[in-house]
Amino acid sequence: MHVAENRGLVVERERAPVSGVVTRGAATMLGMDAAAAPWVLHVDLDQFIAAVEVLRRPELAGRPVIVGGRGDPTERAVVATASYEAREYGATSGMPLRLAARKVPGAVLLPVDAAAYNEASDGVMATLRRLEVVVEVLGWDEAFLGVETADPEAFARHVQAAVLQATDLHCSVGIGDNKIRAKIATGFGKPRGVFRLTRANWLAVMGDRPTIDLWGVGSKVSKRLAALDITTVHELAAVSQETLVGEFGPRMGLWYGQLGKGIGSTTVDDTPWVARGHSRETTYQQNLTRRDQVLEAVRLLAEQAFQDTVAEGRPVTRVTLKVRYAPFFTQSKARKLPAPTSEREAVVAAALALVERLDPGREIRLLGVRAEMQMPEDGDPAERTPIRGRL
DNA sequence: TCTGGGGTCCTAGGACCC
DNA sequence: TCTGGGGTCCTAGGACCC
Repeated sequence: MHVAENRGLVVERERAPVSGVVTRGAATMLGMDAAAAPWVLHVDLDQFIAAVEVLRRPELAGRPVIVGGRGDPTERAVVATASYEAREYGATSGMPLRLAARKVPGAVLLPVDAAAYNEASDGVMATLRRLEVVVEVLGWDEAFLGVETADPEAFARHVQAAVLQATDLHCSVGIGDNKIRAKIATGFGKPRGVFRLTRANWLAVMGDRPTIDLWGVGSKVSKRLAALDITTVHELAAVSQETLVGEFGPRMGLWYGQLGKGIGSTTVDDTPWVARGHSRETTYQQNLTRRDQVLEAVRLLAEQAFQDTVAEGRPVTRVTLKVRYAPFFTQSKARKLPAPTSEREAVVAAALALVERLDPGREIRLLGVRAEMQMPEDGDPAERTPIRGRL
């Protein structure tokens, strides 16, 4: 596989070589001496969404701020971010807004304002790029940096100061010898701190922790691991590859084994990200019960999803209809289009056709339509785009 | 307590072909 | 009549992340 030249920075190859990576050294900001070595830094803004809200309403500083949905705790919605003050009372991301509002006395509830966070995020990422390091954006409030320095802690402090000066936002920085360790290190640095996690201290820091603390291990996988008598990171690191492959398959089994040892990619790649698709989904405040309601809702979502693909200028190849029945049971139905199309009506028709596969007897609380687009590499393997997400 | 919205990637199994 | 083994494509669904 070919990755665009002059795009990545390989820090170290601990065991398995990273597949087909072309590298260059990143510009060095600090510690520019003979001992300079490559590092991965993970930058994560502290309580990003709440912090952005407080910036434009300084009177909210120090108050328990909860951002989610339309800011109305009587609606079906969840918490996007709770400020540290609100977290003291037990409010966390992903919690139903209604519950969070009940837990936190005097909570300030605010609606999600995506445009504001996008703008703040752009400011942060622009600041990071001005440091002349390789910047791989992970989301609104996160990025990996590839940097060569003799003193990664000093560089991390330098990053924090630059971001604070340019945006008034605080961040934490994880330092690692690969992405996995840098990412997990950040959690130990929060808030406003710096933490280093490498092969040298991996097991000392993570060994006794539960596997769910690993990035990429969630509740289901941690339970399946527990059924194999694997509960800690140390135990995961020690278990045989065959055991994991037998349980999780050739790719995931290998992946979880490496994760236990803290082994991961060392390539920071700033190639612009190419979306695979776009989806629109809505949770209805009242469940849908009638077929005409469902058809109208799917049409609207399909048109929105299609519109999102138009901006990319790539034809739609596949349409997926997602449905959440009450009570809380999710299904998806997919259909590959006979040929890639940029016709709005073809995409809408494909989505509407999938409605026929739904269970007509059940109430629907959520519908979503996803439109997948033709990838550049579909025509030319040499133009293959690096995949974002897995480390 | 009662669970949003936007994504990505992986696996199992069926259909079909040779 | 009943049947192998391998490959590819497709759909459904699972799992995870921010």
